[in-house]
Amino acid sequence: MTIRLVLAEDQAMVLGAFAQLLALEPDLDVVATAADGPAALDAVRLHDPDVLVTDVEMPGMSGLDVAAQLRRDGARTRLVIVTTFARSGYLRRALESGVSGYVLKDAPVDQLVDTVRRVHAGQRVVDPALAVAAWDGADPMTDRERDVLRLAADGLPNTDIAARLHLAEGTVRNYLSTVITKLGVRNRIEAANTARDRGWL
Amino acid sequence: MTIRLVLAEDQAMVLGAFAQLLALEPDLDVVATAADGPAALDAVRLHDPDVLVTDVEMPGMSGLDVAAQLRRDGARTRLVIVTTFARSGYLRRALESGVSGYVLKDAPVDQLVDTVRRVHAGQRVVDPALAVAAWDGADPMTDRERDVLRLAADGLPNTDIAARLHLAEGTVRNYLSTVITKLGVRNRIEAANTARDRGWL
DNA sequence: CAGTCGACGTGACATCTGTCAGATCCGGGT
DNA sequence: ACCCGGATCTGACAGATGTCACGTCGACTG
Repeated sequence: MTIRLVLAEDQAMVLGAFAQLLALEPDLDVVATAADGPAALDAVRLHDPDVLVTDVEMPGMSGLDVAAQLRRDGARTRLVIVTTFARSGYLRRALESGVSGYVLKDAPVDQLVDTVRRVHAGQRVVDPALAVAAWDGADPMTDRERDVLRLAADGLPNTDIAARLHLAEGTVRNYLSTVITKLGVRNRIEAANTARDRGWL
Repeated sequence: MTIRLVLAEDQAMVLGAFAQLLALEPDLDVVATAADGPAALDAVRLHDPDVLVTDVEMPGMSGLDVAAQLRRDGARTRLVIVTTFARSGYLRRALESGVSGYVLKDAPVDQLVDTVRRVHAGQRVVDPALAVAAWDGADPMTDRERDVLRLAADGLPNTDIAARLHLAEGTVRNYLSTVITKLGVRNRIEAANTARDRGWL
């Protein structure tokens, strides 16, 4: 019995390479590919595949957003996330969204095929290199603090952040101050950089 | 006559996929693969291939550094750069380093194979999507301005930037002000973001 | 040679940012 | 009912950031 796949990845060349690679396996059938999050959702709804293999970083809608949406839809399709960096924040959010497999692009290609098969068989598969580092660094920020930092990372001045979130300017300054303290850095820029590095944004 | 290739790319899974893909072509022979810049250099020196296909972003030594070094070595191997983003700064530096081919990961897979063949035949091949955007947006920053912005982007306060570059603090502020004006943004954070987006950092 | 232009460098001033010391609200425990 | 901790929110103050007017130097031009 063949495993029916949908593949989502924003870089066309990588998407094509993965698709051809997986299609070479006799028990795998790539029924559709998608170049962004919304297209992946559509493809899954249309084809109802056994497994969706998706990248995290994609324009418009991230792989994690797709996962959360499919969970809300009650789709039976199992999810495998393929991503570039070993960010614990991503893994945590992925697991919370009911993702079954989590593979790094740093891993050898065989591992992708292997993971697809095991996930289809009902197992949960997380790259071991990642599983260890997953919980050592939990995000210390509150939701509000993260909201503020996200806007600050885009370069918005406090006044604009305050307006956008319906806060007083002093409040924004205070949230950023708290974040800076929690992350042990010196200013909003370092805060944004380290939070990004750890997948907390 | 087969074309002998070396392939360099830091993400093992993508490297593997590309390698298998290229190996499927009857006229291409992948003689070695490398996971970083120095390994790519060694592989080229050892195997003396017809073409080196390399990523730009790699740990240790970027694909552009490899290109420059091979040029200094006087190697006969032709270079094809494969990269993620359409950054005009990268292309300019690549062409200055004597690179023969420049392909985007956003392009379809066939284009990679095609480019390798045409480069081997002696042609220069630049992704058309990139060639147009290459010179329209030239980096308006001076070297000194870029130095300052780079440090500011890491989150260093003006005092530290001044100390690092042996400048007065006022000078640092002035450079950043100039950069902010040139890029048409509001503060150092937006400046860093847009400069990064355009490959000027 | 005088004039111009751009890169580089600087200090004074106004604005923005980070810190601090609180206030309010809500849920859990005693 | 009471206290406690944490998340949310705020204004006053000190220090960092951005703007401006300015001076120097080297290269290029008429």
